[in-house]
Amino acid sequence: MSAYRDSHGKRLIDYWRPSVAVDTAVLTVRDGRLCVAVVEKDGARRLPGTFLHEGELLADAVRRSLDLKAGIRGLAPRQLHVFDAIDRDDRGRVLSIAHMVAVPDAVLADARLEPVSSVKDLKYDHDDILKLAVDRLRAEYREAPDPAGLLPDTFTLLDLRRLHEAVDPDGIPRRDTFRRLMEPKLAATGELERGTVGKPARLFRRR
Amino acid sequence: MSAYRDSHGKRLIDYWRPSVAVDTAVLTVRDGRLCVAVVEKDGARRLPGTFLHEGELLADAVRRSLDLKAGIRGLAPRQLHVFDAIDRDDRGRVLSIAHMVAVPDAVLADARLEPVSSVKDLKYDHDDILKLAVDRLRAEYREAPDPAGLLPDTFTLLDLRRLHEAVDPDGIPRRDTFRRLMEPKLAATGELERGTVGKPARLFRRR
DNA sequence: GGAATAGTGTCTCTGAGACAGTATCAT
DNA sequence: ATGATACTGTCTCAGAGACACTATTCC
Repeated sequence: MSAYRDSHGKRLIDYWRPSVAVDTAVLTVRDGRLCVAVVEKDGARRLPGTFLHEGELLADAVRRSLDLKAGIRGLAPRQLHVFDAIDRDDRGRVLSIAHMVAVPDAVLADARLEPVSSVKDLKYDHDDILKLAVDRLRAEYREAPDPAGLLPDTFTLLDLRRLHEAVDPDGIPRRDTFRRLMEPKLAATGELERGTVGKPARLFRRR
Repeated sequence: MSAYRDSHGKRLIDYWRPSVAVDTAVLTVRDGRLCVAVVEKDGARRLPGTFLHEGELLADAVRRSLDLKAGIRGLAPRQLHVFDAIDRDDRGRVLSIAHMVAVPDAVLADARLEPVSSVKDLKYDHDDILKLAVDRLRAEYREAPDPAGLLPDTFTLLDLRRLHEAVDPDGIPRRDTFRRLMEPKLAATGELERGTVGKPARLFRRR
């Protein structure tokens, strides 16, 4: 069963082993709505995922699956939870190590996106993974301005506010309170937005 | 490699599979100090753990390992993180799904306990698991009175304060502030502590 | 009464929230 | 000038923290 033996030929790891998959909720904001990348396979909708290969790190497996299935690259996926229900996969015992990552809209040009507010009936326990991912992203956006870097290099406070509103429509303070919370956590560029009506807004950068 | 085949004999899951272990930081407070249960095996100190068996849930594997190695029962372990470094175990590729659980001191009568402030040089990456577990426990104790239920059924506010101080010596407010934060989250029993010097303290219960 | 511990009235400080004002642009 | 949008001065309110005072027991 195991390939590992010590110098006397004694088996060191002689245990049953489960298949291990990584499944990832890839989140973005498009048209003011929080969306998730969904793949269709054998008539069922699910999150992109793959099985862990030999000699591969979990984060690398996640990147491989996303590159393969959606042409996405250069991400920093984060672990959420291990789903281990005995019958979660009808092909046998499969542990799913759920991950999440958030990326700018443009990166997902070719992917199939669905608004998280209306996604349901994903295969396996992928609805649960999505819920964990959204909760985590919202918690992060409550703490800091655009922690996932979804905005371009420079942006106005209105841009930032609209983004945060898309991530979590509730639980966002008023315009002035929002600015007072976020501005100390941003870097001012000293430049102004141009070509807009009204007083031009200052441009900020992440720190 | 795989035992799973469909009705036509086609292999459904034909992947390399890693060994999967669960390792658990069992925390408690003894003599006013936060401690962790440590086991010694082949001359190395480590957290209690085991390999996942066929048809077994992760939480059940955790309970089995603790029952076996320390006689501990009836716990509700929680997942922390999957450690997946390629060379973390010199016997081969082993994923470790780190867990934590906190239990009353008395339950660990037979276990070997070490204060977390001085524990180091545990085998594998168990120092990292312990750090995650302690951070998690401290975060929980900042939010609620004795969330892990380490105190007996009824207790005074001083008992509670001493416990929270043991879990996290820093970041604990003054006596009166502590009470104002905790009292709304407790249930009053209407009874008083007896046989102590000074004004008798009210007894509370968790909710 | 005195020592020891429990409990509280109240002041201050800080920060979130809300409102209404002022500032600066395009047209 | 006018309308539109960005920005801010300031009031209020709530909660954390600190201090000093009162309360109740044992000796």
